Amino acid sequence: MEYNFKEIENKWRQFWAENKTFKAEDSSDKPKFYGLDMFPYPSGAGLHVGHPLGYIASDIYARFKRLKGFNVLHPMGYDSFGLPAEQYAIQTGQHPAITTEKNLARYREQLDKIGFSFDWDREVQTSSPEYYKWTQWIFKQLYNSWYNVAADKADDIANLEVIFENEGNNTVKAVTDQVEVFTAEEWNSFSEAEQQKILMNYRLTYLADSMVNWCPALGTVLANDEIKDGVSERGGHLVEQKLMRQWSMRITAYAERLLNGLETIDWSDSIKEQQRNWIGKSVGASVFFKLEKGEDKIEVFTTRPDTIFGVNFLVLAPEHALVNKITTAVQKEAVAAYQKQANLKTERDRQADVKNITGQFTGAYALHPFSGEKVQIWIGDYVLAGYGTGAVMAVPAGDQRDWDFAKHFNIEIKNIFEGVDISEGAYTEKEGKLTNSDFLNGLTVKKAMKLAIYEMEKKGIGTGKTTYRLRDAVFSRQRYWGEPFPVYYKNDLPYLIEDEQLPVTLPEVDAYLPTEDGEPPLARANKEAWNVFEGDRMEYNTMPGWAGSSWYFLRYMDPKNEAEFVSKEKADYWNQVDLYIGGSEHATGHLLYARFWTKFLCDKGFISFDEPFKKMINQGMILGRSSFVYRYTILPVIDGNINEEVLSFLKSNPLYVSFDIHKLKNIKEKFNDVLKVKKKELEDTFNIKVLELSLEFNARLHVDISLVDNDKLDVEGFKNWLPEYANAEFILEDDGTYICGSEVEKMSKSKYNVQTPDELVEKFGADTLRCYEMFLGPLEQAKPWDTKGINGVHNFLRKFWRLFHNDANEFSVSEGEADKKALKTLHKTIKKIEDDLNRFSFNTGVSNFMIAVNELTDQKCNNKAVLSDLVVLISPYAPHICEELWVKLGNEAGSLSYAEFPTFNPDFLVEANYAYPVSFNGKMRFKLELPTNMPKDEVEKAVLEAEQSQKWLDGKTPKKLIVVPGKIVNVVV
RNA sequence: GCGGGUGUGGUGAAAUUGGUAGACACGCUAGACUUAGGAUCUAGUGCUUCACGGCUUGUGGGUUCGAGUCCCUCCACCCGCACCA
Repeated sequence: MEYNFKEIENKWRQFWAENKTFKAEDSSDKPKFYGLDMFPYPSGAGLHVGHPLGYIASDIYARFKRLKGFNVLHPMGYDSFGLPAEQYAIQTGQHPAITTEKNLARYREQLDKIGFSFDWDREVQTSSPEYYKWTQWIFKQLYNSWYNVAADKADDIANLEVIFENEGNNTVKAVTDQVEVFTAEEWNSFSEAEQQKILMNYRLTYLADSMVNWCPALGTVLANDEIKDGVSERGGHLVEQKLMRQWSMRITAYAERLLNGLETIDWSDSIKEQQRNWIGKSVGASVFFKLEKGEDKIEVFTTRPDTIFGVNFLVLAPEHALVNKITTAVQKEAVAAYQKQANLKTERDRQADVKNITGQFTGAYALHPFSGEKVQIWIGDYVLAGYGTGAVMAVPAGDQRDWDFAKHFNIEIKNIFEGVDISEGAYTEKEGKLTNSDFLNGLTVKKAMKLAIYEMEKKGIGTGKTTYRLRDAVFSRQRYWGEPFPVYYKNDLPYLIEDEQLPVTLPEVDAYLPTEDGEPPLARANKEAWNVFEGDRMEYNTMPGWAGSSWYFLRYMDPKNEAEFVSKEKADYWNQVDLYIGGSEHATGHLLYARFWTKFLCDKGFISFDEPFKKMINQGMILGRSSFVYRYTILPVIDGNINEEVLSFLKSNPLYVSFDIHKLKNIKEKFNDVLKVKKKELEDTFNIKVLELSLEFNARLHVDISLVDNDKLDVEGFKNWLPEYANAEFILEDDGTYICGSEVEKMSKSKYNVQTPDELVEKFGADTLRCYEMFLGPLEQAKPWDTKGINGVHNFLRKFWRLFHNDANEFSVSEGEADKKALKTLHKTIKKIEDDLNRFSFNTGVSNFMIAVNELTDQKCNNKAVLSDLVVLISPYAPHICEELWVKLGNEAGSLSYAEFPTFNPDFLVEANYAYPVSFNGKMRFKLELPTNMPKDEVEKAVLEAEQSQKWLDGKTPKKLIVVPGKIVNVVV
């Protein structure tokens, strides 16, 4: 009766599914624990070994929490709307729902094999109408809300309308694009269309003409977080700026709360910092500069209002609205030329070209708001139109870029810092005192800032202001496979579909491409294809991928509710996600949007917490190890003209050179023999005279890692792999093997380095895979996948199994008292495992199991009590084998999942009983580490023993001992 | 440039509050057994030295009786942000 993992795992997998062993109850006397994984997008490639890493960790923790007496919610679902299924649909015409369903089944099969304790009754799929009904409903709530700054929360738009009717908008403090002020009378006289247009400026989701990131290759707009370095994150296609009428989310209303909320959650510093950067808060002042001529004012934003007297010039972005108006006739041509040149540069070029200082004087002057001095107005592309007001006050003394600009164009630099030399560069420290600054003279930066703002506000020339880098998020996509909007248009005005009519399901279309005139695919759907159709037409855009994932953690609490997206009661019970595990690549996408929606839903009273994920751990990426073969072409030196036929023959018959030989420099010399043979072959075949043959390195090619074992290529398998390799010829090592080169890269289908968990589960079992993925190293660290050590982990499970069996392989454990040694091992392990789990150090957990099993094996321990506790301890890591042993130990099947986690008994714990000198109050003492709960007489005995032992450091001997209750013994010398 | 992180044997890595650095595993070496295996068991394995010993946590310094751990300097790599006013 060897450890037959296949039989065991099949048996328990089935049992757990049939008995719904991991079903979560919605109320309980036990404390609750909500452990969540980032749900996957079910791609066609299936799971690779990197996916389950986080799932295994969270599953271990969820199982641990069950054993610790928690009522655990541990669900799983699918983020099933998305681009790949749609692109597959465009290519093949197959409906994305079919592809998705197929992929989903494959994912489920793979997940099931690994033995996760998910409550599958709560599964959600963002692409199912039952689910996206509520995504649409939340969209409606956002549409019907505005951000009330006075109350610092979202409020009903109906309340805003009441205010407008009675007071106009002058008293309203809101986050809005509305700039015009109107009175109650004016409001009431506006037409419906005019009123709606104004309300749109307040809604939390709104329709507006805005500059968007348009990706022609994908045929859709993208949000800022979907773009990296000027190209789309998915596919790397070029993205351009385009003015389009799009739905947006007013996430900027939540900027400050999204920032402050970070203080209350237990996330990694790196993710928090990324979000802080993304939000990009700057505190400072907005200052108005009057023009020398005309009535216009230039508004600038500065974080250093204290340096206001150091202003030597202003710089406007080339696109700034006032540029054309203020430019003098003399400068007109030069300015226009500069604008044109700046316009031609793409965003990318502009960023890459930061070292070149460019700019152009407009000829115009502004007046310094305090001194009234004339200040030159320049334009320069280092000022960005999209940030702040698109204009800066240049203080060369205090800002390096301004300094560089001033030096480059020979503009005078005024020093405003006392005793600081600015001849070699700007002084950017925020220390020291100001000079040449009128009423700010002698003040520190901090004080001067306050006073400057105070004076500006008093004089009405500026005001304290905070700006954010965060932009509102574009919410529409010109795609098919996403949530339809619950929106229709009548006379070109948007209206919402009634709640009772939700969901608006995706209509069938005959093709998934945009229409000929560039409309989204949904524009292809005729009236009958829609399940709901109102007004003149429906909204043709669909929602972006992050819509469904912004609230899915709430749906798991109440997945079947047909009346609400989640009942208040259940949301109150399950509350925040206690532990969220997933990748860090969602830092400025999903994780920000989910926080935004949670805050909104909390504002509206639907839930009572405003941060979704209390603690988060980001598992590191598992990288693949790619293998390569090296292709060489033989090139002839022929007498006379090169024969095309010969050339193409040689090209289609390359040689594949083993890596170790490829590395050699004198490769040609080494293969003279081979080349001689080839030469003869050629001459015979083509009846030509070949003078010489040479080898030329041609390409390094990825080879499927399943054909490579320990860097050795399965040569026959390689020939059969792809047709082009059928007649491959090799140059092998002396021992007749072909060695592949290797490199660590991201796992990807195109690199043929994807390792699926299936084959490992087949070969070693799910329990081994689970332990091994944890054993690999710290969860949060990126690491290359490597199966070298998997045998060691598998052996541990086999040893574990053998602890319960006698030499004849029969199950055999002994009843009765356990001996002290075994108990010591057990309790040491309990303590360590509990500590490991509490600090999410799953890798040391596996190590500690190995130590325990090794020790008990050495002790020949087969005591039932000890082994029972051990089974409970190991079960989160290796649930199948533990369930099997648990039942054999006489327990009810399935009860292991809710057994009691063994309690650590310090009686059996022996700490080190060595000592070392410690300096304390100037006297040399010795510190002796002893068990924490050792009785006093035993302490004295231990100290005596320690005195005589050789373990003292430096040969020093203690003279006096002090017993510190509970913990440490100090010995005075 | 700014921010975050990492640096320990041949390899993956342990070391929870400053206290025997390298646990555990892989790999390697030698041996045992054998139905000859990707099996099992035993011993060894940081570097250096015949040995006693000496050296050792990226570099250099500091604090301390004692530093992988705390402080400062520098170096290397990874991630994020970036003419953000």
